[in-house]
Amino acid sequence: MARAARPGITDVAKLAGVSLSTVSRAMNGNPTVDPALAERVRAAAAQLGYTASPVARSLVLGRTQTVAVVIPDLENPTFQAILRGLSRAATADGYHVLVADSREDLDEEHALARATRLRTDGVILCAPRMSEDELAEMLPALSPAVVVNRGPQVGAPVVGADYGAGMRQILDHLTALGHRRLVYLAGATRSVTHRARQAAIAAAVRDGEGLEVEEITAGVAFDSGTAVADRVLATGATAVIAYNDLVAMGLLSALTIRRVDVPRQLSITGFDDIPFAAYTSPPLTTAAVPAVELGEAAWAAMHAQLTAEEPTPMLTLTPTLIVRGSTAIPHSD
Amino acid sequence: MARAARPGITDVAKLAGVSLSTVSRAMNGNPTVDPALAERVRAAAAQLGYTASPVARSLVLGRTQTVAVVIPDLENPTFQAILRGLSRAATADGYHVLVADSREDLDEEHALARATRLRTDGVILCAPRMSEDELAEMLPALSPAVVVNRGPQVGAPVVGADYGAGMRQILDHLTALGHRRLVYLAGATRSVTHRARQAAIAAAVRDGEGLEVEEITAGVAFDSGTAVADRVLATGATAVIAYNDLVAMGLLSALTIRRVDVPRQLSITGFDDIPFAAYTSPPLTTAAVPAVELGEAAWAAMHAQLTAEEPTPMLTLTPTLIVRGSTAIPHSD
DNA sequence: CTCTCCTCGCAAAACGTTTTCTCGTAGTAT
DNA sequence: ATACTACGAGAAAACGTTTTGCGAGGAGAG
Repeated sequence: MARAARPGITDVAKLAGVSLSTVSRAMNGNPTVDPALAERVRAAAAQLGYTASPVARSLVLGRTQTVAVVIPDLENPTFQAILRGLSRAATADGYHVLVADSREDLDEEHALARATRLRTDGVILCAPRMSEDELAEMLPALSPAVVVNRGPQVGAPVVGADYGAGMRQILDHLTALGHRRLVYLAGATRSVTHRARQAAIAAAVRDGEGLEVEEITAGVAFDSGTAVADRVLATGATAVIAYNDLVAMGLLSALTIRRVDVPRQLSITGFDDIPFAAYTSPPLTTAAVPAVELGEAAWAAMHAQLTAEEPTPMLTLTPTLIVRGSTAIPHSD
Repeated sequence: MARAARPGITDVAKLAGVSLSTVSRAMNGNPTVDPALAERVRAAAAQLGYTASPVARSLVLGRTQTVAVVIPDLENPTFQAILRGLSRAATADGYHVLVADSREDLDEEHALARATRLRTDGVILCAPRMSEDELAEMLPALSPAVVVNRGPQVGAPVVGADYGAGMRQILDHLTALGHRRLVYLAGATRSVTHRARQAAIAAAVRDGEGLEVEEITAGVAFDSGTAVADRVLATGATAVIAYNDLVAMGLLSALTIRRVDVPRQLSITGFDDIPFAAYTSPPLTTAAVPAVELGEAAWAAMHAQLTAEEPTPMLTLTPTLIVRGSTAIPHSD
């Protein structure tokens, strides 16, 4: 029978000929331990291949060095980028990341947030689908928490992108080109990011002379874009603002099949600047949401709470307009 | 001073008027406890909002209900898909997933695997970059572990895609179309998946009459494809087999700029069938690697080990050829 | 009426650490 | 030489559960 059990702190203590308290102190760099002794302990630990059990450590310390990220859909490129930025930033600070995919299910989102919080030091809610009220009610139990891409919240720092500003840039770009009749392909109509876009459009219509924007409810996925192609064409608009790049790409694909010339007959803009937005033909003009930076900022906000620094109340990153080939001066029939 | 502390098992015991052992038994569905009493305990727990501390539970039970996934690059669509399939399958079985991005760094990969294993019940190594020897040496310490997309291993079940079979399908497709002079754009030249492709090519060249395949080392990213465009054209080949979809898309993009007609002048194939492979123009002919299923299979293999079922020694999924618009009969000058 | 089995309470050990408290010893100052 | 200080290290408590052993009480069966 070989001893398969992982060595414990007592084994190290025995080998080094000291008490187990001393081992703990030595391993944690406690300065009250004699350097020579500490070295002897470390040598013994190394010889045994000892590493303190994180679980036992977590129990007594009350912290797990782990945070949870709850995401509505792991398939969404934006969430993937947020997760990537978050994960790498957290790892750099010596933290681990628990990822939970709620699959757009509200109950699941609730359950996952609660469940993961119990085994972590905090949870980052990524664009939570739950209502404002539910969120406000749940937040205290989750604290410390960080909310990404939602409106201002009480009880948790919020980091997000300014979708209104992004939309304004798109509108400015389009109107500067000379477009007056636009279509807005709405996506998640209950989301805050949709309302921000809508408000920006409303403001532009109010201020701009002769600007018309027709709203068509599409969806958030590629297929949503292909599905509304004919309706879009029927409007006679010269440019269409898609809810996001996926929808824009879907629309673009459907229009290519219909032999509609983009951008000469119709300009199209996306939103997000997902990895492949640059590689469509024509490449997509879009408002780039700094998703990776969003993830990093979310981690920074969480880290600040965990280390009891002054909390970041709210941080908003501004998307940048990226003009590519899918927009141009409107055609003059 | 409000009591902010989470209720403990003793609080529930006190409220329900039973001993703390009974609470534990009741909460864990131990059949030796009277159903009525169990219900009373559960009611008390619900009233207090009690949930057993997973950390304390993990310590005594010796399991965390969590597994770790170590991934070389969270930006890679294939790994994202594997993570997604894995995460959802694990969640369905009541497990949590710790994700670690090694950023293609070998030392980091080692460190992360070891570190995450300590706080989880097992680790899934996703296409580990470390050498065969290092892997074999590390695996015992990680057990239970699952390896994804590597050659057969001792000490851990392996799930993976049959890249050789995928390559054979591509070659068959291309030769059936009439192509004889091909270029293979090699990617990660040290990887097992590369060698599998190479072997399939070598076999085809040996068997096929008049088949020539020139190998050019490119890379694994979009830019690698754009970079070798001129060299590819200089070969005079009629079809090019890219290492993966990313490289194929990069090449396609560069060729479009050079006004090379794909597929009429040059056929291109990818590998993986990443989400956007269907949306390039022309859409990409590729060998679809069932990445989500790979993730699910990896979880199944892990779950089997955790529940002491008969372990899955090795599972190989076969890619399916997806013929789209980027391949055609070679042009006859 | 007694025997037995079932249910439950109680107490305590165990999981593997960190941390507080306490004590012994060595060094320093008088 | 003695007393006081300071420092290093050991013993024990604590973290919040699960689990085991044992005993008590009640109910049902013979």
